[in-house]
Amino acid sequence: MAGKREGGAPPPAAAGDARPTLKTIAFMTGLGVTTVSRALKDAPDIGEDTKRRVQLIARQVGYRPNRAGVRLRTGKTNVISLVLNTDEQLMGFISDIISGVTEMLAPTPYHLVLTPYSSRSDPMDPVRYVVETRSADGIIISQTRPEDARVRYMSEHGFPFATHGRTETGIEHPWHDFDNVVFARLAVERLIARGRRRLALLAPSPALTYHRHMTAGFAEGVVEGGVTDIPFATAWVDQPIEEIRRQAARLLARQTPPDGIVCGSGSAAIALVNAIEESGLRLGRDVDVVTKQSTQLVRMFRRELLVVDEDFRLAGRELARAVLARIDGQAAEALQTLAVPTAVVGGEDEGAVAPTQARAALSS
Amino acid sequence: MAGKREGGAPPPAAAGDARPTLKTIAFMTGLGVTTVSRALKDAPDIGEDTKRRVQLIARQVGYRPNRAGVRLRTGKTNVISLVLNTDEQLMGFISDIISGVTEMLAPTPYHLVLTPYSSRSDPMDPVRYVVETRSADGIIISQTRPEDARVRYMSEHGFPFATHGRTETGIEHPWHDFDNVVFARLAVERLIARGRRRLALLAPSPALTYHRHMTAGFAEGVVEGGVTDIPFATAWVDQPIEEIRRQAARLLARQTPPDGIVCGSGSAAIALVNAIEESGLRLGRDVDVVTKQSTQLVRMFRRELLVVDEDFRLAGRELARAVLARIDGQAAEALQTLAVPTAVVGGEDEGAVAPTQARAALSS
DNA sequence: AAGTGGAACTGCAACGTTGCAGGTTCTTGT
DNA sequence: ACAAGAACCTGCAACGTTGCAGTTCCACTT
Repeated sequence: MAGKREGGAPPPAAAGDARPTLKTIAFMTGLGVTTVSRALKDAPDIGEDTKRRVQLIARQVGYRPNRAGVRLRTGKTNVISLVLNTDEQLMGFISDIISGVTEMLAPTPYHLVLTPYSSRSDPMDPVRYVVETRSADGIIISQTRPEDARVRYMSEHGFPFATHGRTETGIEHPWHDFDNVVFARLAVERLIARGRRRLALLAPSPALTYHRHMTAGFAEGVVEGGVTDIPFATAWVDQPIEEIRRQAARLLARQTPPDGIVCGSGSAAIALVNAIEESGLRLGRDVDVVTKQSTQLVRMFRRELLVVDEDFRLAGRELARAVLARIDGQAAEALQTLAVPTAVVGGEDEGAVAPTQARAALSS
Repeated sequence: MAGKREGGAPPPAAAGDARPTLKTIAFMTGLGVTTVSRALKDAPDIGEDTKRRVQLIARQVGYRPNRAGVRLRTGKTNVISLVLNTDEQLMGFISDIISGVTEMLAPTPYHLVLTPYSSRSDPMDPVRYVVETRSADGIIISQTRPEDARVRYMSEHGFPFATHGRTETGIEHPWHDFDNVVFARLAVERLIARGRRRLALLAPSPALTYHRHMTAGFAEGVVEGGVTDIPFATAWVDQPIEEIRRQAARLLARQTPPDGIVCGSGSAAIALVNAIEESGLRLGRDVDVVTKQSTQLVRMFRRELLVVDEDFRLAGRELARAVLARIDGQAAEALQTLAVPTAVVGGEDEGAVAPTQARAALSS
């Protein structure tokens, strides 16, 4: 078994600083390059002690497979691409997702590549680029639309991906989403419980899937509670903060302004409150606002704000988990998770425990 | 004169969906692979019309060099690694830097890879990993320390990098920094102009280089203005927000509390204001706070806050520009930029124009 | 003694690219 | 007419890895 053998090749470079390759280990062990390769991946046709010997030496010399070599040979990139719009920054939003994703990727050989696009260009471009050049093994996208062309494209090309937000394409794909129907219902119920009767909703852009969820939940709550829906369809949470402030000011100057507002994002809520106070109204007395928050800072802004926590870090983790599983060949249907909010924090039950989110698996 | 020549190789794969390589173009043009390669990089020993012909076809078929091939052959990765600490998120901080970096990289062939580390592990690990495995052409790091081991390491290994923040290693390296000396001086001057006489500073952790800058600027201002320095060395802006609030509450409960505070970060300022208001004091009447802000949201939080804008997006752009130039072989000394704040916004000159930052080149 | 079968190991080729060291024409000078 | 040189183009080899198709050797069967 494995007698020492002087290979024909000369010692691969001096002991220098060149990092070890399979060839180096092959030379050190007196084995062939192929054997070393197979021994390192624990192939069944390599002797047990040979494997141990090779693995020991590999560890000793700090061998790490050359990514370019693997990639060229196998096509496997060990890269996840996070595609995101970099010109609108929804506060800590992006960084939390990134944290979650990297946390999940840390113990794997995967790297995270950021693939940005600007609103001025086609959101499809970065996706097409990654798929065409096969520069990643999987993609994560956000800001999904009901008929999302990117989802269709990746799906048709059999490219693994996960989305932050659902679609209505009819395509089964991995996603993670926050339950905005429940959020809006909880928010409306809480406002009603606090005696509010004229409610408005500051929703996301109608182009995005979750616009529908939030407006549906809001509408349900309003109907069941028998209160008035004050239309506020001129502003969306993804608009510039100044614009939101202007629109909110106009809303509050109407003859019948709302006395309760449901708001889809923390930063929008800050603009909202600014407008409220400039209109001479007082938050918590004249108007209540329920908003989503992804950081405790929103609540620090005004103690009177009623908040529902959305955990983007969790989203990042779930999305990473989903793409990896998808790359691994798991069924898309099993990779869909929904974060369901359970309570509104602030207001009367101030003493109550701050609840966080539950995680539920759905089969769409 | 490029006569048509039927090469020995068979048509490389069917017309299928395989993406074109040099071989594909070589077959189409009837040229050799080497010629095509050289023609695409505009080498001098290739005929003008051949070059045009090759480039035309390459564009037609949407040729893109295979990154793994190039990387394996040349060692060039076309990757910039952004090394960051992912468990403390200073608001939009990170995402703004990322936006700036990606903006700068967009027109280049470079990809951005995020290389995270947690506070629990050695900050040196990710840097060592990237350098050892040569998985990027350049590195960007932040949170520099006076004697930064990472800077020393990369410098010794001749690895291109740029840092967000300076060091006191004596090593000439590319950096971008915000002038915290000037910031603190401006802040103190403004507080004095508003009649404040007992000033405190909420600075960054003493481990970081810019702690020295900020405390130095603060001290200068205090001495020149002949006012009192109220020591507040128990809290740093990079502590958890709740901890800052606690420490600030204690500060304000002292026999001689400050009537003016200079704060090194927007989110810390929010905690500060919370503590101020809970102590029964009023911002702008009993105490003034000057803080850095990287997003307009801080100012929306309390109109009474006095702010100095710090543009992290600019920082991202500068850092990217610096690493790229460094990779390109430019001297480190020429790649050092300082963003100097020019004014404090808010308070009496409310009507004045909000100034942004100037960019100055320094030779350390 | 010849044949079979399995365990353990091997070299070759290829992924796409580029540096290198030639080639092959054609033009120019003598 | 012929050497020298310019202008263009080319194979080959190698970067590090792995799939494939062997090869070697030994134990065991017939």
